Amino acid sequence: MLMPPADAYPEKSIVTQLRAYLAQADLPQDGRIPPERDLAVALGVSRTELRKALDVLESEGQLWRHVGKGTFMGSRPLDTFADIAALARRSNPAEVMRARLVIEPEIARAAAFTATPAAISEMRLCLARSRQAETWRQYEGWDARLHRTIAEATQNSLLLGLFDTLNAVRRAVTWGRLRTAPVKPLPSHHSFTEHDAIVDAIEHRDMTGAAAAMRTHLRSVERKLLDKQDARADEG
Amino acid sequence: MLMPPADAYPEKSIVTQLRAYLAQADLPQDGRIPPERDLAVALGVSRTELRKALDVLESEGQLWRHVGKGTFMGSRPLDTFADIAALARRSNPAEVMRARLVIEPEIARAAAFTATPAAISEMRLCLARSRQAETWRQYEGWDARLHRTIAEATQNSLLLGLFDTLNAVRRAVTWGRLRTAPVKPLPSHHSFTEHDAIVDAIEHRDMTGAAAAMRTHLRSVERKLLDKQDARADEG
DNA sequence: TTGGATACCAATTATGATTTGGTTTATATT
DNA sequence: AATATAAACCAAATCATAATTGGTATCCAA
Repeated sequence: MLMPPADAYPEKSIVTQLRAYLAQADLPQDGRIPPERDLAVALGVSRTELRKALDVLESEGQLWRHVGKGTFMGSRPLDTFADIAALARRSNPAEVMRARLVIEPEIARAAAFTATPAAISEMRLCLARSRQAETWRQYEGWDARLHRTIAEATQNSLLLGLFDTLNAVRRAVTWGRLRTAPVKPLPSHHSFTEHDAIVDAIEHRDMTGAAAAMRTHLRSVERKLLDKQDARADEG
Repeated sequence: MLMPPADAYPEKSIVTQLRAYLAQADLPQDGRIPPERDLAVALGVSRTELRKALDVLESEGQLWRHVGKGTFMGSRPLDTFADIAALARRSNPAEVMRARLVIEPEIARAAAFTATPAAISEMRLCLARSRQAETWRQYEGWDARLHRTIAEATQNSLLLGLFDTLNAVRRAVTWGRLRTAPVKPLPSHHSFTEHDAIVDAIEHRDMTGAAAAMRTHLRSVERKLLDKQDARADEG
């Protein structure tokens, strides 16, 4: 059997050339390779031929391309694992509660270290407003804002994002409980003093105390949640 | 008792005037009200006075403001950005490291309570494989799997989801690292013994010890990260 | 028929000007 | 002296526009 002439598989040689280039060139962190137009010039081939070679490498799964973005080595990044709906479907109220107990005390601890006076003022505002709430709906609004203000006080956008994700799942999870509680929070509502303790600790830069107070609060919420007598799905 | 003159409490009258305007004007769907500069002209007051009135309404929780966005009626919507890419764009390596220090020790603590023998076996496997790694890429693979196995061991799908989100952001964030480290992890690599300590504590159901060991490990990784001599951004 | 250059398209990114809430400063005004 | 006003400035966010980039179609030449 005769060997084919050297240029019988021109695309093959270009693929080889391209592989050599990609192995030699040090790519940026995201694995992006030069745009097709530039790369064609650099390799001394037409864009059409280069694209054929890129097609081969893409079919091999060695790179991925997207209009407007560019061409990248490696495998295409999986899109948004943080699908709230999917998470909520797999999860349940007990898990949410346990996750809160894992995450939020540590967020409170971090907040005690980084909280600004302005953030603490906002926390105080939330405390006052939640006490004045005329309906559970209003109360829950100020309660949610308090907890988020604490997360913001960490000054860490990633922690805040994780907190928001946790919160979104919490809202999405079906609690299967009815809102049969009294029409408005009573002054004796356990959360009031517990919230106060959390903010006090943060204000005094007491990291351990803040974490402990938050844990106590969430445990209290958890108890109410599991208590069949008080079927209200309290949000803490 | 005499009535005070009409302008004795100018801020009060402006608040009233503002309330009337907001009640009368039909606001757009998002509840946005005109910019302060325009509204001041429309109401015939100075911007300073208008802002005082807006402060009152804001403290009442009837509106919220944000620089660059505008002023809106109602309560501030909590922007849940579960989008990995968006999170990564706003974050940075330091934030990621701090977030890991907040989250992962508590995950290790929870895992010490819930881990099954099978999960612990898998952790041991990861330890062994990571020691046998011939390249940093291989090592990182087993390292990542170890940390995820610990998160799985909590048997909490929500915690696992949050861990995955954190991990995705970590990978997406630009580290700007230099791969100047040796071609493969040395036997003396600090992570080996630290990983061992974590798994040992989990196996002995030592919750406090697991959290402490994880914290020690991540602090060590953090140190390496900030060390200019060893610019390799170790992944733990 | 094949390959190459060109132009065009839609998705994306980059850029610069503009808007907006927040703050400071100088100047009247009382 | 105290207060209000106007103006300027700042940083965050938005908007509008241009420039990139992978994908596709067209025309021309070999």
